[in-house]
Amino acid sequence: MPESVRVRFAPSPTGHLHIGGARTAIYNWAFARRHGGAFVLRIDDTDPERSTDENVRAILSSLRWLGLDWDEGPEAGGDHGPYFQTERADSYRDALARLKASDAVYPCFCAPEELAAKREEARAGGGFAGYGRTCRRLDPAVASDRVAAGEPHAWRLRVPDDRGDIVFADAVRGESVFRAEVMDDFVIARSDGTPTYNFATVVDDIGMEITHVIRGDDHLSNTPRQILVFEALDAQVPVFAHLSMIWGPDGKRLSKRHGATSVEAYRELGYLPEALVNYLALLGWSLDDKTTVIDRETLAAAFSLERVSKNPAIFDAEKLDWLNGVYLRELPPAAYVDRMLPWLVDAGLLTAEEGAARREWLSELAPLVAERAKRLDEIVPMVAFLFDEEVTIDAGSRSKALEKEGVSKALDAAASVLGDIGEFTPAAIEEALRSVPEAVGVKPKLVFQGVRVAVSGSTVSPPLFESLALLGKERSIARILAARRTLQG
RNA sequence: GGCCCGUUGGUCUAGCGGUGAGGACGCCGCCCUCUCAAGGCGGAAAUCACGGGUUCGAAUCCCGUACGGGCUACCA
Repeated sequence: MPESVRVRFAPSPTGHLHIGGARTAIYNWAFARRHGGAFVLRIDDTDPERSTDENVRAILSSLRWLGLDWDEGPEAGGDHGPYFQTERADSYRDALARLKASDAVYPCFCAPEELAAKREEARAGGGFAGYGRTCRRLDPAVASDRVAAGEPHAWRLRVPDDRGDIVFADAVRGESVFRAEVMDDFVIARSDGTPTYNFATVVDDIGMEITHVIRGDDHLSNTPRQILVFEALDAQVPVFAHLSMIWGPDGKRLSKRHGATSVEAYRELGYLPEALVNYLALLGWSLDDKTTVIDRETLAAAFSLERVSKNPAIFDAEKLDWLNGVYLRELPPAAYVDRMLPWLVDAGLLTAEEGAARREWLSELAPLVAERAKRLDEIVPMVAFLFDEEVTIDAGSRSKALEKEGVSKALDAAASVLGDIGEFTPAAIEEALRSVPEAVGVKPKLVFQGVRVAVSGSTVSPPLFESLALLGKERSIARILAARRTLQG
């Protein structure tokens, strides 16, 4: 049996969790779950300028919200810590020492500005613009003297002369080949002693015993370099799987210009985490030829890298909306109330205490809006009339539904029949109101729309009879009469 | 410039040598109906980027071209 699967998600806390990062996390999580392996969370916080604790907290919170539980990492612990790169300096130092001992690296004294100039020149001339290996040709004794003398130097990996092309089987893209001659001796440790990304990542992946590296394909070109580091460190090279990018509607890399890009932003827009996970999972992966609604459990049971597509995907907010609606409609009333209540409270429709006290009433309201709202934020305007003291009727609705022949009569009659009802249930209300059209000689639609506008303030509302029942007998009748009073005749 | 990657309806995708190129979102129409939704039914929408091969047969295999993208740092 193969060793157990270990994957990692390694965000850099230079911002909140991005949609693209979230998808990478989802795939890693699903892959680990599918194989009964470990999902490790590591924080790549080596950029002190841009990394913040606030961002770390936000990322953890977004991952939790998405339901992506990690087995090892911040706040979870584990045998392979620490899980912050800034706390792993010792292991980078040890790894570098080993490479020095095995002569796999050499010091480079070239000035960065000088190298940049040469690079420009080479590029303009049209050719290989990598490091010219100047310091590799230095006499080892001379080089170590200069190091001993304290001359500033970086450490470069000595690409073995006999290393042929670097070939690896990417789990989503298939066999990938990088020519040996374009591999320059890249820097693994800066002159200030800190490790570069390509070095730190590999040392961590070795230390954390990562078996599969699933990440964005912006790292594809880094892979051969990293493979050389694995080899220099005499470690087992993991399986790589590179995911294509997520684009905005214009085919450009998804960015602020396209609107919401962070998981947090989608949460605030009224999306359900299960819908976002489902949508993102489908953006580059498919279960089969027809399934689009896939819950987290199914994903965890069926995810496979073989079915990840190679081409970049454009983020389609409309499909996300639709999926969100699907999940919203699937919620049982009690769960729906849990999701909806914070939005109602935020909108000032009621307090959290009132919400708790009126759970039963809210559970009756839930199914009425459940099939109408695609996002949680859409619920607020839909139900506000049930909470407001009185309704304001806009001019359009007024002229469309109230200022019509016979409506004043219909409202009088409606108020009257509703007043006669004993138990104010939807069924009783329906029975009463259905008698009105014939009684006053007005078309049913006109009667119902008149009552709807009188009570809700709009020609569009949740189902009428249920709405009236939720509003209550007194308030329903009061609103009908109030509207009636504004009409002639 | 160099290296690498990608290309199936507007969008996400299925397809892995022989299909009427399947599904989903969106769009249009009809039905249901107290409005709006939801739901049901039906429809329009793909010269499978283009050009060459290989093959009896190619969206599927090979080679070019075009377009798009990534990397090319002592950033991650």
